[in-house]
Amino acid sequence: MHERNTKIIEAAFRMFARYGVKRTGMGDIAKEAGVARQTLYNAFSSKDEVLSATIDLFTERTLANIRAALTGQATLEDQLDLILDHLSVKPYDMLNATPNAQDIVEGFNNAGQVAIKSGDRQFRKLLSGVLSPYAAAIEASGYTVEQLADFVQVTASSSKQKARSRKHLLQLLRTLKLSVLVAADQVG
Amino acid sequence: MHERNTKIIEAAFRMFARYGVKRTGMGDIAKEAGVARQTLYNAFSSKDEVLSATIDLFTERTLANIRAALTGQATLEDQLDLILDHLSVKPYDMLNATPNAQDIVEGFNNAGQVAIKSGDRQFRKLLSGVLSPYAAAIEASGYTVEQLADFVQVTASSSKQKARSRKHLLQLLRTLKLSVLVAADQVG
DNA sequence: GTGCAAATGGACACTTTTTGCATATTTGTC
DNA sequence: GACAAATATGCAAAAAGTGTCCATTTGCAC
Repeated sequence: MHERNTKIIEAAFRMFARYGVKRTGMGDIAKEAGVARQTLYNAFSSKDEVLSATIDLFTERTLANIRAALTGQATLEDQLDLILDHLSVKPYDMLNATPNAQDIVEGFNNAGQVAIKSGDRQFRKLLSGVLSPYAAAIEASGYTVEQLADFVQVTASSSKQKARSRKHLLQLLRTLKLSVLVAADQVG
Repeated sequence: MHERNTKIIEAAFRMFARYGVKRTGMGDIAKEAGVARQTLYNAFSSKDEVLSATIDLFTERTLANIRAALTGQATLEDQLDLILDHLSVKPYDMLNATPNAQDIVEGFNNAGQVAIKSGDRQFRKLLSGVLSPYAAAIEASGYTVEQLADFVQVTASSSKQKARSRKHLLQLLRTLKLSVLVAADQVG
């Protein structure tokens, strides 16, 4: 990835977070990136592409953060704590740090949804890897590993949107974690 | 003032504070107020009028707050502390509580400027009233009461925009206050 | 119920903004 | 100087916002 593109995406990220996607124009992004509008179009052919790239970068970084933090976490519970924190709590906090939490998403169109779905797939894959050592117990519980990974990804993702408060989110995630530990027969 | 209008103006205020005037549309305001767009136009004939009314309401409330707090403040210094706090520090804090401090003002047009000037006049009048008991000393210093009131209003207003930090603002206002106390021969 | 005023939703013409692109010029690097 | 990237400028098409008109619905007084 070009350094220039990264700079642009990070500028876009800041603007999206501040005003929401709908209220942010290509001119705004270019200005924030300290770059001519035309340079922006040299790098990305449309606003949709900027949005996709922004989501992709965010996904990549979140995945990298999770992978980095995951090394050295021995127990499944610790691993889950970490993943759910990065996947749900941190995004929740970041969104709610802006006054316009929900506005950010209001401009998500097809391109944005596709990028998000791609990220979701990657998260599920990572989760499957984490759960696979416990495949025997999980399958004995009646799931497949993929089903459980899917459940965790979907639930963690939707929880951060539906939670009525930060406390509520943490409670939802605790419950989610417990249900995984039970399925994997790892209840402490 | 109709209750409906107040509701609309308060909604407009929130939106202006959040996104800035330029990025806020009549539809946004109507939605935030929980009212049909047409109802908005029944109440105000244009966005300019909404902006003016919003500034006016803010001015009124600030004045009312100052007047309410002013009763019982004996010394000129206490009165000035209070006035400068409401006139400069509180607006500063409010603006800087949003991530888009300067964006709010970027959409101020003629209508907005007129409303602000009207507010400035009212503040000067109030300041004249506060200073008038010390007219003798002030005039002995070579000012008129009105000149000094004007100076305080202009300085307090511009300080909150030009201050490089909150600390800096407070320092500027301390200096301003002292200069008034000196002129009024009320240095403790 | 009827009557009346306010609120609403929809459609509309108009204006402004934004988009995406094409093209010419400038800048920086080798 | 040569070449690529960045920029400035101009433009048509699309989108969004503004302000208005009008028909319908809602709410409230009588």
